[in-house]
Amino acid sequence: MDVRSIILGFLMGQSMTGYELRKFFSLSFSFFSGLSYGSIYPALRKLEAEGLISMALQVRDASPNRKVYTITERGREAFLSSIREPVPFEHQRYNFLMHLFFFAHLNPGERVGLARNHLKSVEKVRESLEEVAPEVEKGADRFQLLTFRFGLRFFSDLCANVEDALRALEEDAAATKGKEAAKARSRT
Amino acid sequence: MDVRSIILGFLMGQSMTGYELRKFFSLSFSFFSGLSYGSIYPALRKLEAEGLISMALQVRDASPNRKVYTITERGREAFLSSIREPVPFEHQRYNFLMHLFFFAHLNPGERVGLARNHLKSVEKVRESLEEVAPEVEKGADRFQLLTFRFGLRFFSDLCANVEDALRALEEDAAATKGKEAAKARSRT
DNA sequence: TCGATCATGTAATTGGTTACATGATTGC
DNA sequence: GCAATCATGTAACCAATTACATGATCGA
Repeated sequence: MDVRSIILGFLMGQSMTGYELRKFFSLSFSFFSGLSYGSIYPALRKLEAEGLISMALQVRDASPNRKVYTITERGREAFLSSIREPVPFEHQRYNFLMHLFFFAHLNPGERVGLARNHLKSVEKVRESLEEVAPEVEKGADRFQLLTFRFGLRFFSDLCANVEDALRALEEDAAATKGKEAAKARSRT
Repeated sequence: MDVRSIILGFLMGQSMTGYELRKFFSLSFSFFSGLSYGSIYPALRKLEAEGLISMALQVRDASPNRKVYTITERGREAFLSSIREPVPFEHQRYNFLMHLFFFAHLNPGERVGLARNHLKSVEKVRESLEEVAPEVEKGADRFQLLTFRFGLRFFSDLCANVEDALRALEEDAAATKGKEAAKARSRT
């Protein structure tokens, strides 16, 4: 699902400006990446040129002008046909796994450090997700709730997975240390 | 971690051709996307130009010539410093969740259909992962094993998550049907 | 007065993918 | 004889991000 369909999806519910779209998106989809203006504004222009959305300029003398976009009938059709498309799983790179794959080239301390660090960053995402939960759930329908809970569980699972990997690396490091200590003792 | 570091990582273990790199990658990282020649070959040229790898042309009269790449000392240093970089979690879009978010616009049957379909495609990935397990684990070191098991668990968790979402959608659909049946009865 | 928020946009860059182009060898 | 595998590469395209550019208003 690309920016275009996401924009159409939000406009199915209500008319909005590009600025508002971005806010909505960052909140609702805070467990994936946000959308930047650099992709939203060009997409809005294109969608308008294609007649899938229409624009109404709101001139205001106090605040900056706004361009309020509304989905058209053709836009609704386009959105519905895009959301009905099958959703194959698209695997994407997970950076930490790439690193882990090559961990043989690091020493035990470095491995544990990187894994711990990564765990923290995953936990941070989960926590921030839990933080915004009340606000997200306020305006959410049944399926948006389902989506959000899916996201929460996804991150809980991921944390547990990283934790276990970290534990394995820690045991490894402890064993190495133990061996070194034994070696040191045998030298005396 | 981009193509460059991945290539360097593989060449840390042994010298290889671009063709072999791709095979190695698709096998080892079959749970993320593969790498295409369109990204490997240009990367190899660039790495060579930068002196991080060196090339030896293997002329063979029977089979096509091969360009065997070997990592240089500078390449080893570059790889080590790249793998030591902290690995923040980068959230990426998960298409099915985007769809689920907008499921209110579909009817119950369509929702269940899409979810079921998606579950199948995730299960297929998990199964194919389990299939290649013996081959992957054969040549794998401790950390590559850890990586692989991480991947397996990631997909098991994901399947369970999708299954639960599907179950919720199915109950929903059943309830809707029930209501409609009741309505139909009340009309007679 | 200073930072946050509102509001819109462009240009350069990134990091790839897909399709195209070529051609020999090996096994069934 | 035909498909799969070995082997290398380019060109066009894609979908986004980052950084830049601008400027007003509002609250502490």
